[in-house]
Amino acid sequence: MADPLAGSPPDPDRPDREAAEGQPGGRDFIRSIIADDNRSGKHQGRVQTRFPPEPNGYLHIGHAKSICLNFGIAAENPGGLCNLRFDDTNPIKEEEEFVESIQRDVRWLGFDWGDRLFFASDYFEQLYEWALVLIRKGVAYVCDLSAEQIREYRGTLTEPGRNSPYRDRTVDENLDLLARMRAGEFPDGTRVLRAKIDMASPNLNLRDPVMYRILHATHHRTGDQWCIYPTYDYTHGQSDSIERITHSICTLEFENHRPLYDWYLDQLEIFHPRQIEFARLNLTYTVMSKRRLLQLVNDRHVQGWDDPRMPTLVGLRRRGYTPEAIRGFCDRIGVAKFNSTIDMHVLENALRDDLNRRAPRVMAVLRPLRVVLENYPADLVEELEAVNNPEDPSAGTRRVPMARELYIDADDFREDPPKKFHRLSPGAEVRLRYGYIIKCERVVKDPATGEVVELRCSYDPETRSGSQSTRKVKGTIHWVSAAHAVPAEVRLYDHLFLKPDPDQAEAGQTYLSNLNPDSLQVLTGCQVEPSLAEAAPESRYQFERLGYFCVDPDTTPGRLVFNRTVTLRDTWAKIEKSS
RNA sequence: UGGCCCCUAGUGUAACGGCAGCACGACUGACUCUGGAUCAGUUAGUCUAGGUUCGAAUCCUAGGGGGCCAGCCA
Repeated sequence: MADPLAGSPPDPDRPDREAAEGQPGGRDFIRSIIADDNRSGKHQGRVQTRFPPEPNGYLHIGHAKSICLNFGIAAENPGGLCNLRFDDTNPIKEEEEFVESIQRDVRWLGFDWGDRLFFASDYFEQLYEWALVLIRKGVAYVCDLSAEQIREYRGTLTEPGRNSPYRDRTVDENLDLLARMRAGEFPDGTRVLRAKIDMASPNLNLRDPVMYRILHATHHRTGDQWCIYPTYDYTHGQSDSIERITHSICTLEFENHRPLYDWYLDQLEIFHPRQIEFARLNLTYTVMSKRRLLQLVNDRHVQGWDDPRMPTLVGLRRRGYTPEAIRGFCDRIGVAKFNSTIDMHVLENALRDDLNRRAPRVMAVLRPLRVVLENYPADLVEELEAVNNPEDPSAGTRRVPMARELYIDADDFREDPPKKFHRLSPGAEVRLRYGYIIKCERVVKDPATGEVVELRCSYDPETRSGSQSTRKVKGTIHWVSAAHAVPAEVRLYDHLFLKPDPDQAEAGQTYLSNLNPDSLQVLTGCQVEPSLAEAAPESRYQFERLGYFCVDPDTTPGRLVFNRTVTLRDTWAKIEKSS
């Protein structure tokens, strides 16, 4: 079966709210700034953004917010462009694997950077030339202080720093030393190149920040060509400048660095992008920092970067999330400078919205309970017509086989039903979805354990779906034919953490103490309708009344494995819980 | 005990000195062969105190609360 919900590019006709609201500023403060710049002709109407990840880990839902913002803004503006640039200035942490996974993930999300794939490492030579310029201007110097000494000289948040004894070296001496640093004459950590700004600045980033450090490490792209590497702070602003980025959008923690980026750009007298900071995404019941995600993977709290419980894009993808749902979520949460935390249910509802419209419906029984229809002919098999998607008539119908022996979900039977329970119980009636009304006549129990093992029921032949029958019953349940159903494994997921804020841990404990021990529940012996036998990995379905499920890549020809992506909204669960 | 930034219904987010709005949630009800979806309705807010102004969520001052910064990480 073909994947009915493969990722597709963003709909170019997607109405952007700017038009919808008739607002000149539009939608969020960043778009307002850009609209203002367009009106004033600041960049002759040119809009160019960039998404600048470091290739040292997998992308997560927080990155998706940034990707949707940067690529989204480019798409909304005539001629707008968004570059993909890897900020690969630290060879020790970066790997080709991540360069590839990041590109896969951005593409999967539905965005395209055309021929504008860039690497900060492509600018190493230019950055070096600019370092020479700054030395010649007398605003950069080689410093022989150790890392520890530099820290001491930097001062503290409340006390000014002290000038390095190497601060007043001559231009020639600095030029010579930097050349020799580059030539590999000095061991790691023995010297750095620093900007000469202000050791008393209240902004610590301006206290003679390091521009280059000696690192005899092999870079994933430049190999052993360099043994000195520019710091991120010395690289980022100029990389944006080289790419003629008009609006350099980044997260709040870089706000304090903006004066430094401005300083480099002004000293160098090169194109000056405007940096705008926004609040990064926080989500309840999960963690988002690369450090923690890495720890969850390395310490085997999850099964890998693509574990369906992870907030990584590969994890969400394997869980069954669609690119459209993630984009819809990013649209919905807005962009601001307030440090907020979004409820996980907002993400889940964005998913339900998308899947509801598009996911084909099927029937599947997670915890099978055998039902025998005593008055149904033993050799009869009927083909019942079932609607594939009530939200989308063009999805058509399919045939579902029905016979004397069925499975229903154990949850749909209660021997001693609570009030308002509209499902099966001794003597009660329900409708089988697309089939007949049945009545529970008798309960068969295991004499040893007392466990209910089978229901003996009767069916009313006059009540077949589509017939003239006017009989109504309160409940409709899903089912499969025992003889035709296909066995499957189903993996149920819950929040990775027990608390909305996993950092809210007991004294002496870390966020790891809040890990949810039941975040994964594996159900074997599930029974799904036969149309699912050939379902392809990643294809997504609604199991009626249960939720959305997708085929896990662990699926092999003889073994179907589904992930529960998200449950349906469950009003009954709410009623039962509150009483 | 320094500097920068932030604070609007439960959660997010608009309102650019002029009617505090939207989304999601929650709660009602309608409809329903998915206790789904859909539809209708209800709920609830400008951190505090001063000031400027005809008029303040918006500007100013002070206070409160929160975030970031002392990597040769990004």
